[in-house]
Amino acid sequence: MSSQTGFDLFPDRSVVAIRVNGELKDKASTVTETDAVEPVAIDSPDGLNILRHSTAHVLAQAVQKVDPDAKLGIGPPVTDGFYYDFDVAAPFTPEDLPAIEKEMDRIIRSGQRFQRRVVTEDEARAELAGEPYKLELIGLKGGGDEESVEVGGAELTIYDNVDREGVTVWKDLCRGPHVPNTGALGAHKLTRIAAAYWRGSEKNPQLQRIYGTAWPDKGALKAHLERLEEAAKRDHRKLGKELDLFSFPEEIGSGLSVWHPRGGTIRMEMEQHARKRHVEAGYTYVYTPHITKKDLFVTSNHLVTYKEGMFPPIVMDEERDADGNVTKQGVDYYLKPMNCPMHILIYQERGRSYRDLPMRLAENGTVYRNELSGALHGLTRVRGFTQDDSHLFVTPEQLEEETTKVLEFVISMLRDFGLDDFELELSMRDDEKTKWLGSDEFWEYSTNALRHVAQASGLKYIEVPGEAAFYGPKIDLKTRDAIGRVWQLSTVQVDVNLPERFELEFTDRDGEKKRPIMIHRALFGSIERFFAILLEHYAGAFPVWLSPVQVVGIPVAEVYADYLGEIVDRLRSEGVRAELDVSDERMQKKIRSHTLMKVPFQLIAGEQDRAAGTVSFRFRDGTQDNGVAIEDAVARIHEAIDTHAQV
RNA sequence: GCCCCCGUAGCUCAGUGGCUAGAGCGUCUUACUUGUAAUAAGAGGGUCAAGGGUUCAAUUCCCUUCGGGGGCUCCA
Repeated sequence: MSSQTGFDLFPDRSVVAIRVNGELKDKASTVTETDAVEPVAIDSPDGLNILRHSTAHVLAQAVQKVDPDAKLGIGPPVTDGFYYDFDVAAPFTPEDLPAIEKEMDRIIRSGQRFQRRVVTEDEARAELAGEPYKLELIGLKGGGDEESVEVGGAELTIYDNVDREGVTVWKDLCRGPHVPNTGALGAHKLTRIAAAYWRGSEKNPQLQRIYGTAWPDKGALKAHLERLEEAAKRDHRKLGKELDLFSFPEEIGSGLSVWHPRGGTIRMEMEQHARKRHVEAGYTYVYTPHITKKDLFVTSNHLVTYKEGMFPPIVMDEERDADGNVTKQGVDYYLKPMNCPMHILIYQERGRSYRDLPMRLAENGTVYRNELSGALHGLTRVRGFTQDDSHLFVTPEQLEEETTKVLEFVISMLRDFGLDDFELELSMRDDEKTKWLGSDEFWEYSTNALRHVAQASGLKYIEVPGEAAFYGPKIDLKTRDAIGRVWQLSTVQVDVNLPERFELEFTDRDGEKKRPIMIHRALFGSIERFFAILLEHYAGAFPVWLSPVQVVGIPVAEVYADYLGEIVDRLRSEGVRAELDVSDERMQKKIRSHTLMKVPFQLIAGEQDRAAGTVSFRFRDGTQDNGVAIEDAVARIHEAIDTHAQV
């Protein structure tokens, strides 16, 4: 019986590794006739990871060539690319990258083989004596997810980079697999520099991380870079400024937004639509204050579990004597980081019966969270934001049915906003005993309920053990936007903790007092963040119903302003956001400005249209529809608004 | 919060250890009244983020603070 390698079985160079009995291995591995062997192509998900991880090795080798004192951290593949962490005397600067890139190119051209070698722990320690972080990893063998790239296998392995003369020029502790040689690597580009804590903990030293992107060929790399450019073009922070939608005045503070008239109009339209649908679905709106005495968050336990996310307290009514001794105890007030405790107080305001349930409270509640300054990002990560928050109080029997309704409601609402590519993530508890609150029965029951809901939705869904909140399982809904990015939006969480802490009750039909279950539901999550996502999804060209200005009238010359003005006035009286541009500019200039501001309908009229009793459309994409009868034009505009159409 | 980078007119950006800091767009004024992406001329607009230091002299060099960007961490 002869043994073969992956090279014998798959001579095709685009096969960079093999899968043997389900396990990824180097192409040079030997297999027997009884093994199930599959090729791993460079453009498959596994192949791309191998390509990127191998490119990370080349980066590390290049960095150590340029700076022999650089100590290695880890270098795994990530979405679209890879990174490698280094401990270096001075942080990298952007000027360092060209030299590193050049060295990487040289390494790749030199045609090194990636050669796997099994070592004992003692051998590894001896060989890597100069790499303190690698030594630490050896001690952690079989550890966490990221480290597993280095040492996750059953045995310790080192990958040698061997040049054409057979000389080992570099090596790294690594589980592999790798591409056979640097010739198999495609196109790469180093993208940015950052600091990152060793093994992801703030308590550890900070290493310098270099990120890169890598693809099977130049075309794929180019396409990726173009996608990045497209994403940058529709960055909501840029569009927010260009379209005059919102800003973050320094005087107010970072992470605190103000909404300009145009942005405010879009937001108002979003909120109005959502309100209407909530009311139709049996929710009632409540209003609660922005601050509260300390005790509420003591009872809810947020001052223990969420304290570092809260703004420091406002101390009220404290009095002191001349010596500074407190003579009258003050009261601490906190800005609310969550709405739930206040909604619970509304539930508790009187005794509740099973007849009151399910009780669906909704609020656009503005909350304040003391986010780390470095974590802030445009409207997606802020310190003050408004949750479209709902809390549903249900009996255990109602849980599954109500959760189903909630999920259907969420999906249907998101569709109203033009999103239609969803997937679900069911977060469950894991086997770790102490972490989770509530009985086994509760977890089993509620997790099953959510699972049924997820299955019934027909959407793609995955289950992630260990990701649940400590008080119950949850379903998160993710959506894919127009350029393929995935955002987590809605979340539906089952909670027995707060009902317990606040001793919530309802009287059941048998006269017994029982405890309701709470469902926390955020639909948009944060209105600010959802707005940002929509803004990027549409690249600023909102569907007509959301557009701040829906129609702008542009007379060919001043004398036609009256004729067009009548049409614009009529639209306004019918609730359309229509304006007439009577400024001194040329019509061409007006068309340009309003197109840049992404107004969906430009109505143009001159002598021809006035004489015929018609009007001419011009759209954002430059297309036209001339000589449309006024009645038809008006009907067309209304229809686009009513159907939430994109034009 | 931590590491790196950055902050000049409303916006996008030039520029300088020295004299009055510039451009384009936007704004205002005037003239022109035009059929599908920029009419022309003129005017106004700056404590060069703020505070401190070095210097004969600081927007420029240094420090601190504030703000922004890319990451880490965290998360809606």
